[in-house]
Amino acid sequence: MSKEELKRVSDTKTAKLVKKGETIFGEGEKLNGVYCVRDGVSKLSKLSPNGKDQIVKLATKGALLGQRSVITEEVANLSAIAVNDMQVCFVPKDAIIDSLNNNPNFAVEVLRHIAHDLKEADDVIVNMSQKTVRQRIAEAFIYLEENFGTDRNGYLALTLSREDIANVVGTATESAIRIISNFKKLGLIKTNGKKVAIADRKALYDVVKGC
Amino acid sequence: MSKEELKRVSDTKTAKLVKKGETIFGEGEKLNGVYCVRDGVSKLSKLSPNGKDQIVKLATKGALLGQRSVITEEVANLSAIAVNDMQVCFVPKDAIIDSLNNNPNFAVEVLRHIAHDLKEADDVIVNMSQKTVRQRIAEAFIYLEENFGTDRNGYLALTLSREDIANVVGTATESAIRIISNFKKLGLIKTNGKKVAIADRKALYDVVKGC
DNA sequence: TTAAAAACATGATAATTGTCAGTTTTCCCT
DNA sequence: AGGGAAAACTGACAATTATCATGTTTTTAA
Repeated sequence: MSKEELKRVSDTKTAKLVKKGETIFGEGEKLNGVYCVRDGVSKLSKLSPNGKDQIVKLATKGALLGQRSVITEEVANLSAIAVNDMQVCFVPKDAIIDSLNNNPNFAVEVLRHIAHDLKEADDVIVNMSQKTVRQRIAEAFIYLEENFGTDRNGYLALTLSREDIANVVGTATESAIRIISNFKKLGLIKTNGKKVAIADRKALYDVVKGC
Repeated sequence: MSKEELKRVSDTKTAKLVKKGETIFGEGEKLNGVYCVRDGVSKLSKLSPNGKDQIVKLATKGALLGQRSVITEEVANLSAIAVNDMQVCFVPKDAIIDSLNNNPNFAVEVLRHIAHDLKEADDVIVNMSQKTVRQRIAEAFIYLEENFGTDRNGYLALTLSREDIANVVGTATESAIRIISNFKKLGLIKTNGKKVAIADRKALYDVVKGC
């Protein structure tokens, strides 16, 4: 099965609706397939021993959830939870494993994809350890705009709770709130309820760079 | 070419000596092959915009350096620098690409390997963002013991400079030194020059867990 | 619609970590 | 072996971030 075939297979499946806040799979769960995101956004997070969730990445349309665990035949390392209403479809493990073993193109495509994910993860490690919370929050807004876009009024298309933002950048919710308020006060962003719009992109970049 | 064949090919190559401190390849460099570690340890690091190096991982015997970049045909994302004297051999890019395209087993083996690296990277992200510097340093010593072992006197077989330890856990060198001194004072470790031995494993685990 | 729950917000304070400015020790090199 | 450089160390202080306490607003669900 090639990637295209896999896509075709998944396209024939009726997508399942996953409501905001629902868990697709949990950390430590044995997966018997991969979930393909048709619509909506999922957070992939891990509970750290101190009881806080760290969001490792956000997955959107086209992403495959649980792919890594199925490949290594391990239990899920992360939880996948819907950030908003989602449509996902399920591709059973056997179909994946079969394709991997029988279709070199498929294996190489998946390999390239995972290799790219690994690069991104390495970059996140550097960001997490070398940037301040303030820099990371500024970067998070830029990331959200670049990857999920904005609505017609300029607000980030993906609205995260303050707690989720804190869990993305790895800080306390209160700290995130304070910094967001401060960005607003400085005119770097504007807010409408929990919706956020970037108001001064250049100044926000300066924060990321530590100016 | 199967993994075994690749191993055979690389075995026929005369390993090149890389001295402690020498660079195998630098961030941003175009790689025309992969370096296989025969002996010694390499640090894989990335310079963050603030001018500090973050060590993303340590690679030892059997590891392939630059593998990820060759697969995605991108420029190197990390620098590889010898932590002690090393022996490495070089496998040209073409051999890798050929095998990937023609031998499904090889592609799947590499895929599994990279998938495992990705899991580890995700775990590092969680550690970096949710643990204190103190916890991370305690964890680093345990990691070093588990992965590189000890000499006959119980000292960690891999000796890192204080600066390298700081760069592994993502903190200032002075902070690392202070915490290491404190561990010594509390009897969690003993030191002999820059060599470190774990003296109270249980207490060190308690530090990691935040007790 | 309204009560309860969750999310947001802010202040006060403590804890952690970074920075700067030195001194001492160790390591190398010729 | 001796001189110079790098690494290790220490103190004082500043900056960042976490924690706790509490009040307000928004969301959710019966």
